[in-house]
Formats: sequence, structure tokens, C-alpha cells
Amino acid sequence: MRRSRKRNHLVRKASKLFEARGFHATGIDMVLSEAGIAKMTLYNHFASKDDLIAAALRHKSLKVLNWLEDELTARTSDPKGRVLALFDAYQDWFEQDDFSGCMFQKAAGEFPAKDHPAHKEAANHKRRLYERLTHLTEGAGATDPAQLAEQLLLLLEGATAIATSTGATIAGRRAKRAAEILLAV
Amino acid sequence: MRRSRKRNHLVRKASKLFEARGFHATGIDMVLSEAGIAKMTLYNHFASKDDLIAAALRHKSLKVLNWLEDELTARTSDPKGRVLALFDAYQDWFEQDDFSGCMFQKAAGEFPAKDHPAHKEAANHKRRLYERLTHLTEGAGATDPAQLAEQLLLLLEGATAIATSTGATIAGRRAKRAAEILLAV
DNA sequence: CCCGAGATAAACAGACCTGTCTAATTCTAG
DNA sequence: CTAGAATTAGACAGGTCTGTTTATCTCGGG
Repeated sequence: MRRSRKRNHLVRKASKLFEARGFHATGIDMVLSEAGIAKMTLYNHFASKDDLIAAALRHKSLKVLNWLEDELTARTSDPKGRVLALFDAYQDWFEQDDFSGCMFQKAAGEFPAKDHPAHKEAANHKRRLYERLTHLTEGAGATDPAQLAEQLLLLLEGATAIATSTGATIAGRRAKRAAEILLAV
Repeated sequence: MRRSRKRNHLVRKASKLFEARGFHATGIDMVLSEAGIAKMTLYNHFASKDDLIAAALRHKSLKVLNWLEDELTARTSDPKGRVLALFDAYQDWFEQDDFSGCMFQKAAGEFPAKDHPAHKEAANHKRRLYERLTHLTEGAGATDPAQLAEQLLLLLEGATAIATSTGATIAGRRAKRAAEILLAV
């Protein structure tokens, strides 16, 4: 087996549980029983719970970026439209029944130490997202793609945070309206 | 003693520790030893740790709103200037040595259940903040104060989230630039 | 078919957690 | 000053947590 199926299965289940219930609140035993995997198998593949958490975050980061890619291509091929489609995709995410916030915001919150692996993975993900946004704003012909990408990132993160704490899923649409203004400048 | 001094001291210390280290990661014993207070005194005033957490969040909410009020009045009396001064105040917050993110974003993340007291307090705080922002945008003569307030909230929350995860304190200035554009519309 | 790597179950260690109990002590209001 | 309320230290219960150990089992590639 090139990369253990068990390992992959474990990471996927762990990612789901950590996202839904938080990192500290989710015990290893719960992940194991949910995945139907023995404890020793976990510690054969990972040095510690933190190591598993980092792997779960890396897995989720790829998944999120791929999801975003698919959403954008499915919605429109117009460069400016793709920028705005970002917010429609997020809006759909907020409205999912099992929406429980951004796993990376949670990771940064639960692991405040900047040198903690989970905190680093959160920072890495946001950087990747920012790079992807910059690519989008360049494609849309923005006068200052980097600045616009930063502003879009602020809106997306803000909408996510507000949707998480207040449950106001409408935040996505509000953010989209702001983005339209910023995009028109 | 109308409201116990001990109780207040406990809530203040608890608030600091929960903010800096997270809720699950901060044990009761640590709060007690830091506050120099006996365990039975805690359980005399609070029914449970969750109850203490809720009190700490209420305390922090008042503190934050007062802090914001003071910052704004100290910076300018110009109505539009006050809206932008919001971002300067946040920027200063991000640059504090002990900055570790928004306690309410953390609370919403660590307690995903919407009916959990801590989650409710997070939602309450964001609502209060939104109301305060609406008051500001009304004062600034915005054409649609509610919409502008929502957009400002998104930018502030987004900047906070980004500053937390990536450590990029510059997010405050980036948000301010976006706010200037939205304010000019 | 068979061997070895990977997976398994279950007990275990040791730490930490919230919350309770007791009994002595300190504070405060009248 | 005194009586009652508040606070204290410390042990304790009972649970959960991460991570280890051991001994057994499963299964796929040669």
C-alpha cells in the first residue's frame, strides 16, 4: 500500500470531527471509534494528537482550495464574475446544515502559540487562499490586484466569522455587495 | 458587599486567561491559582465552569465596548473620522504584544452549539458591536447606515481573524483603506 | 501456501479535569 | 465585641485525556 488507506481514512474522519466539535473538545478515542480504527494504528502513523491535527488541517486546506476551484468554474468563466462568485460559494457554505465555521480560524484560536503546528497550518492556509485570490484579481484586471485580494480576504474572513458566531448566514451576501463596490473602483 | 470583590477579581482574571489561552485549554485550577482564590469561592459564586466562562465573556464585552468608546473620543470628534478611527484602534490592538485574537471569535469556535451560553454571549457581543457601528454610520450621515455598519463589521472581524491566524497586524490598515472606499460611496 | 508487515483489542500508566466535601479561619456588619 | 457569613486549604471522587505496552490476528504478495 503506497500510502495507507487506513491513514487516509483516519485523517478524513479526524478532519470532520475536529471541524465540527473543535480540537480540544474532540478526544482521540472519539476519532478512533468513529473511524473504526485501533489506537495503535494511529500512533503508528502519527507521533501525537498534534501531529494528527496538523495532518487533518493540511488535508482540509487542499480540500477547501479544490472546492473553491470547482465552485468558481461551475459558476462562471467571466474573470470579474469569478471574483464575485467567491461570495456566492461562501454563502452556500454558510447555509449548509452542518456549517460550523472555518476550521483554520478555530485552529488559530485554540492554538494561540505561533509556533504550534496547528497555528502554522492555519497561517499557511490563509496564505494559500490569499495567493489564489491575488490570481483571481489579476485575472479580473484590477488596478492593484494585491490590495484588492487583501480586501476580498478580509471580507470573506469577516463573513465567515460573523456567520459562525451569530448564525447570520446572510453575511455572505453583505460581503458580496461590499466586494462589488471595491471591485468597481 | 453588594457584589463580592472576590467574584469580580475572579471574573477579571478568568477573562484574561481564557482570552490568552483558550477556554478548554485553561483549567479552573489555573484560574484559581492565578487569582489567588479558593475553589469553593468559585463554586459559591458560579454553578460551573461554563457559568464562569459566560460571566467572563459578559465582562469582556462591556470592557471592549468601553475601550472602543474611549479610543474613538480620544482620536477625533469628526463623525466620519470616528468611523475610520475604528480601524486605527483595532490596528493598535493587533500590535499589542499580548494580542491573541478576539475572545468572542474563540468562544464561538470552541463552543459550536448555538444554545451554549458561551456561544450566545459571543453572538450577543457581535450584535452590540453592530448596533454601536450603526450608530456611528448614522452619525456620519451614511446613505444606508445599516448596510455600511454591516460592511464595517465584516472588515473589522476579517482583519481580526487574519491578524490572529497569520500575525499580519497590517490587516487593520488594509481594512481601513477598504472602509474609506465604502464610506465614500 | 506462507511469511511478515500492518492492524487489532484491551489493559494500563500517569496526568489532568471538574466539581464536592469538610473543617478551620477570617472578615464584616450590627 | 460578637455572631453569622464568606473564604480558605486540602483531600477526595470520578471521569477523561494522551500515549504505551503486549500479545494476537489478518491478509496480501511472492
